[in-house]
Amino acid sequence: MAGSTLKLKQKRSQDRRARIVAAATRLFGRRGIAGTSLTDITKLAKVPLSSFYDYFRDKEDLVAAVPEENYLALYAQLTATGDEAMPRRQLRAIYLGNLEYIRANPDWGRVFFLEIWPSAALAEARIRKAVDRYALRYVELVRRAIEAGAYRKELDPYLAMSLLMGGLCHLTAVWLLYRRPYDLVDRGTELFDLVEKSFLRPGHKKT
Amino acid sequence: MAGSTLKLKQKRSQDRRARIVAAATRLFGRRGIAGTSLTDITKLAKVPLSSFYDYFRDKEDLVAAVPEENYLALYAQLTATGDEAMPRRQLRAIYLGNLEYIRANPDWGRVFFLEIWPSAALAEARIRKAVDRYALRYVELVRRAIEAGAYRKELDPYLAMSLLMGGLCHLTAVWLLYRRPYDLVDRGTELFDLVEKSFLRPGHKKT
Amino acid sequence: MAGSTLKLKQKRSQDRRARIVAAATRLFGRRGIAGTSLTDITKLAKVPLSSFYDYFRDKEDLVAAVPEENYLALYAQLTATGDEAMPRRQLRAIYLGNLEYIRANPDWGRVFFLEIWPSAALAEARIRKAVDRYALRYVELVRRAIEAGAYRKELDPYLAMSLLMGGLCHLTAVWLLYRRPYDLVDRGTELFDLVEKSFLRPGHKKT
Amino acid sequence: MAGSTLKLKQKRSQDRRARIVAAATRLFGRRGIAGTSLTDITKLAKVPLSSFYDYFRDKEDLVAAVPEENYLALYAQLTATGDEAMPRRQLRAIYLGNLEYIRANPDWGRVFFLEIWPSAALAEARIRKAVDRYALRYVELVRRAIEAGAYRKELDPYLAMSLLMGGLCHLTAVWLLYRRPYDLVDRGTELFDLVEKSFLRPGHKKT
DNA sequence: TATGAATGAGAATTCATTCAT
DNA sequence: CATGAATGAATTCTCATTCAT
Repeated sequence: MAGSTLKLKQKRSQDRRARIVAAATRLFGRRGIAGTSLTDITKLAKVPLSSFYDYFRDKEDLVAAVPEENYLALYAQLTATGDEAMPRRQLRAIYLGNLEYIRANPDWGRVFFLEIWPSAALAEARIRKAVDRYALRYVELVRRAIEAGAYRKELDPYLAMSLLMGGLCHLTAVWLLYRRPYDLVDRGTELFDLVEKSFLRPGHKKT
Repeated sequence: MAGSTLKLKQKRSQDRRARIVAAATRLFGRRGIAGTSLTDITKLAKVPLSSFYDYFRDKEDLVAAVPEENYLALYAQLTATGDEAMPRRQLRAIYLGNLEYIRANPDWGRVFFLEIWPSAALAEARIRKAVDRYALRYVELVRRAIEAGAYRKELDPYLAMSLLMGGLCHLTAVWLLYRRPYDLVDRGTELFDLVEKSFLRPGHKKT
Repeated sequence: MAGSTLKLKQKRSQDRRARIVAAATRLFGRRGIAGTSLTDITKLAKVPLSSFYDYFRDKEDLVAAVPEENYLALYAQLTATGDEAMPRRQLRAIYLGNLEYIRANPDWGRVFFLEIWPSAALAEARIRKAVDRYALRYVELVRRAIEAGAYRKELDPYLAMSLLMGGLCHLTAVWLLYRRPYDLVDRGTELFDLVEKSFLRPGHKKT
Repeated sequence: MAGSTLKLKQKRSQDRRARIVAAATRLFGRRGIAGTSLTDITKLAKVPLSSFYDYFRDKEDLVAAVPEENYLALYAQLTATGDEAMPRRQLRAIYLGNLEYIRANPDWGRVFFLEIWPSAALAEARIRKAVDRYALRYVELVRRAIEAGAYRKELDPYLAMSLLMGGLCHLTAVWLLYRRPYDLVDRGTELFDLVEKSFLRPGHKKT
């Protein structure tokens, strides 16, 4: 979408592009970005190698497209969720929604948590933007929960976000590296409930 | 140390080996492991490429050596710290000690938090061992703090560790990616104190 | 043919592949297989080194292709020859046919008698198969000549084959190493007639 | 005193040199000459790599030394054998002696029949000399057997030698490549007796 | 347009040989 | 004199990208 070279009018083209992104998502997660060749990707996607350049400017363009596409899908899943008036509940909902998305798309989890988020790739403006935008949703919701009196006034929303995202990251990495020894969403729920304790205003009634 | 090819008695050799590790640490963090060639590393270390193989079996051997060397240094720094009798204080000490080490060696921070910890490299036994050993120290201290009555009985030590390590990871990553917008140790102290609230037994007296 | 990587439809490709095999045949014979680099081969074949991999999986694939291609050509030349009913005449025909092929393709002679047949390469299944298949033709013909009453009953066909092949090998090696001091086919004819004396049933009428 | 020290040193040197030749003989036969590194050889010989150059000018020098040393040993074994007056018996004796030497030193058999004799190495003057000298013994004995009236007058001694040497080569190669499926000397005796039939003057009384 | 074919620029690794101590 | 250490030159192989049809 964002960085693609051509406007794709035809269905077949859309389809091929999507197949390339899907193949890349899977292979990047398994072998790493640098360890995956375009030959491998296009072979898996059943698209001729040279046709790759009809859909992406270069490999870097594809690398950026992978998180973009997946964030789009994640957002699509999350938008339904939530209730403007209850930031605390909404925060919980998107947190668990995120975990659900990863559980359903472990390939994407691999790419994101094991490759894109930590790697040098994040230094690239285009990818950082997508990630930041997502993180800011957490910051915003925490801020609103403070305003709503649910979370303590002194709570630093950025610090809270770091804890939430960091926990999510660590949990997912362990889940992937140790071959899914627990249910990601259950464990994530526990983690959220645990860390949220430290956000709550003393004396605030529990959920 | 562990996997190196030769016994290095002479000073010059020790020095060259160390220079290679230092160069690798810096470049791995900036361009990623797969994105860094031995040519680049040996050029930066001012050692002829072919001499690389006098010190390391192959690239993989070097990749494993980088965390090993740094963990050794980190441990050396931490051992002084701490007091057997006070697990809660000890936990805080090694957490902050870790942050101090990263602040002093941001290159290592880059490699570890942006490359080794999340990447597929972790799948390799030799590296995983070093990492697991470190994480288990946290688990153990949390467990002891529970036994000592400082932390709540229902607290899951692994979950606690995930929160601590995840927070550390996220904080460091942001610190590195946004070019150190805050003092890492100060911010880490805040984070530790925040998350620890959720570990404490209700009614336990604060430090 | 057998192990090649790509289906080569186009003339240019066929041509390049053939040029590589020809160059390899020549250089293997002169410098030995291990002593010949792909750089040398592709330089002689006037094909960029990296294009080599469009035609062969790796060097080993080429090493196996050289005897395969030449056996194919040799077989093509021999099939015309011979008469089912007269094994003795047929044996002589393929023996001399082989010598003729070598005289016409001394490069192949070099590779085969100086490199492939004796070398460790023969240990490789794919090459051994081609060689064995050829040797068995001799064994079979000798056996049929025994049945037909031309050769002595006690003659061991394998021993006979060893003598024939060994003589062929030695004659060719000397011919090549001493820069062709005699006509290979004439000399081979003498050798065949000489050794065959010891195969003949006493009292059997000469050809 | 001084003299004995020198002798000791000379002994040690002799020993080391011999160990290098032995190691080379073994490794050349197994991995080929080009496939064997000096590192491997000196490691097996338990001699420091750089000391190699105290005994040999370079790798090529070693390659030439291997057949030289082995021919020396083979000659030493054969000289005892034989009887000047009976060339036919003597030919048989050195032929079988050669086979016995190979059976006892299969490593040398490997090097010679699978590497040196056929390879480009033979093109080198120094090696060729050793080989030629040996082959000429056969030619000479055949000639004498003709003169003595044992072999037919028209027999070409060079052709006879080619048959003998070629058979020896083929038999040995098969013996080595197929992991010694028969007793080499027994089989060689059969081969000699078979081929010699064609040398004998018709009507000459058998041994 | 779509694509099979082609390739330059590296990558990791090996090794015979030299040299300083 | 012996040798541990060092290294330049070469080798096989990979891959993102381009181009001719």
